[in-house]
Amino acid sequence: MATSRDVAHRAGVSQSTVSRALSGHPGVTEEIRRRVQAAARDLAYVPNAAARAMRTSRSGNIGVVTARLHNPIYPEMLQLLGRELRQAGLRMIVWNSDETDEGAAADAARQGMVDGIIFTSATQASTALYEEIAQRLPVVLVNRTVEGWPCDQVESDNHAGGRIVAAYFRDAGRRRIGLLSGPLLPSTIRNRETGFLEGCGGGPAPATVRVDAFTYAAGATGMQRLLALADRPDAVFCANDVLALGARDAARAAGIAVPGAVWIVGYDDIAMASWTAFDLTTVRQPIEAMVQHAVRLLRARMAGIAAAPQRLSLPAALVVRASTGRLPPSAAADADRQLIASK
Amino acid sequence: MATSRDVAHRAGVSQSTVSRALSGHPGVTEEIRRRVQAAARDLAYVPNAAARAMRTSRSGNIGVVTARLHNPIYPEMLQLLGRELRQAGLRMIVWNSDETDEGAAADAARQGMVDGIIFTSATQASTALYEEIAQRLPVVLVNRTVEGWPCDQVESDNHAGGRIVAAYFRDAGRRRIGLLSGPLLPSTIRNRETGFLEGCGGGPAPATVRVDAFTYAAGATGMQRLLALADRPDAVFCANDVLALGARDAARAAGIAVPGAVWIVGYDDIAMASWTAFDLTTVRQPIEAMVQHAVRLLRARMAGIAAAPQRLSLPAALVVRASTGRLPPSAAADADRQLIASK
DNA sequence: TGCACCAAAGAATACGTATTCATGTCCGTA
DNA sequence: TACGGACATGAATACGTATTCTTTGGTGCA
Repeated sequence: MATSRDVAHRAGVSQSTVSRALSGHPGVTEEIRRRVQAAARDLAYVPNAAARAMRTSRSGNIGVVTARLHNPIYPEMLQLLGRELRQAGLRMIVWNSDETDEGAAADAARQGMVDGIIFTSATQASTALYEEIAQRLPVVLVNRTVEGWPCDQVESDNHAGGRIVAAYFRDAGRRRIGLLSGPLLPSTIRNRETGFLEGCGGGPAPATVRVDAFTYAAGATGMQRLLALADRPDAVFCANDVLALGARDAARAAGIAVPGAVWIVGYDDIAMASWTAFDLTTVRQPIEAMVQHAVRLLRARMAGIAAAPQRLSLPAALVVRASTGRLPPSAAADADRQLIASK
Repeated sequence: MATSRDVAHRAGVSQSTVSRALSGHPGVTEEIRRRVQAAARDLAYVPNAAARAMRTSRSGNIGVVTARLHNPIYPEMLQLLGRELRQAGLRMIVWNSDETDEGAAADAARQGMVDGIIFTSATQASTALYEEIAQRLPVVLVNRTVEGWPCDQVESDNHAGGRIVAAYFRDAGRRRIGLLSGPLLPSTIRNRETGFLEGCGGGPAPATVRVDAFTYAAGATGMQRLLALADRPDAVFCANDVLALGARDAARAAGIAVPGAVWIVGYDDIAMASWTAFDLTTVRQPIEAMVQHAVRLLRARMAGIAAAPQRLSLPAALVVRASTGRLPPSAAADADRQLIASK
């Protein structure tokens, strides 16, 4: 592998001139620049990343801490993040915090291996990790928020999302409401739930079942518990789509028609939600916009902007499908508005 | 951030001694080592990754080129790769080759930003990229193979997997066989297909429908075409699970019972295949073992082992579920054997 | 006692780049 | 013609580590 010195030699100039010429520095004669570029091309020269990183103390790497890759929304986020970062000339290093390797992110931060970190699945539980990292590097949260972490945070409005579902149920005349949710650690879940409960404010309190994982199997189990209630729900809001799919299948398996006897609504609009086998009514988050904002904020911090931490909350939108049967007019109007707002 | 020189100063030794003491070099007095370690701890010293990379020309980063993150098998592979690499003290940099950024991998290779590269979704189509990278770095393929790339390759035996499905159909007395497949570029698909066709050798040639993408929607479309045939199949092998799920739903939607009127078999055993709504018979690949072998081979290359390129083919196993109805005895025995063999 | 040898630690260096500092040239103006 | 200044380029340096080269001090043997 050729070095900038080799290029310099071939072009008949000094190493510093090569550096200047190739980095578009002003004050380099056009003729010299051409000669250097030609020599660089001939030698297939590419600046060494490690040397450049050492000199500039910038690696061009961004760490992304993710989790729950079995929930398709996270791979989707990862893909969008990868694209967005690459367009900004940055590389993506991925850590999965399901494994016991959260420490790997902190290590990389300490070693200067990354210039910034994006969390997609932050919770209060990893506050130690956050503090460890944030004192050295810019940190941005996307998807979830955590109180008490003074960093930029981008989410969608899960609270409003929950309220929209409650309003949809109410307007459709559903009275026996169920809530199927999971652990409350993620802010997304907490906010969806409080928004939903708040939206149900006028009527009777929803029957709530809390399962211990956000999996298909847990969703099925939870639904069985709801269906066993004396006052069986006629509409169930599930805290995310994976739960909702499990819930729907459990209902069908129990001979309870969906949407005939019970409506089911999920959250996230993962690809599967639109599959004809499920055709699940759900709430869609503007993931792409969230990711774009997150990368934008991170880059601003990396550039040294020292503003107060920002918290962005983007609108979510109800997507009505067959798991809630026909669309009552008022709800239809609502959903349309929401869909348009989310564009 | 403290440097090794700071540690040296605090411990009252030279910088070189610090380096030796912390890297477990022999020939350092126990007392000195202790003093250095104490100083390093006090200063929260961590070696700078860029400097170390420059000095050793080793970055500790491995690039992973993936694709089709909408097919859950790839996130799964990614997760396993991340875990395996981390256990080896390596970081994972991810590129998604669906986007137009294959070049990013080559760039990183040229810049010395990674020590090796793993492809999970290689095809003949990216031969230029491969050649670009392979002349500088060790490359390992996992999941797919490509003729003419002289590098280590780890796959599961897709050919045998296809044969197993054909044998299963034959033993169960299925005679009107369908094959629902997609683009032939990936070796996985080609091998599954040829194995399957070979296995069908005795009987009539399967009706084949080829769709243009490995998506749920394409699977549904393809199934509609198969069902419209004069001689409608009573068993369909789909080249992967996502296609199979689409196919199953299209059949149901058309009022064709699964498995009553038509059997459906997929490939990959993604998480969804075992969901009760689908309960799909499929072929399982030993992904975890494949990933472990891939990382092992890559590390051997990185250590400078100069053996001939190795090609590993691990056994796949039929997993029988409800989409093929009751299990005929002989097939049951086969499946059991296969399942045991894959452990 | 003197000398050769070994172990342990310090001093010096190289990795490849970006940047600061030094040098020389050319041009315009007094 | 002389001089100051702008400008283009070369020389030197720093980044932080791992490693090679030197030095020092101690030990064993003759």
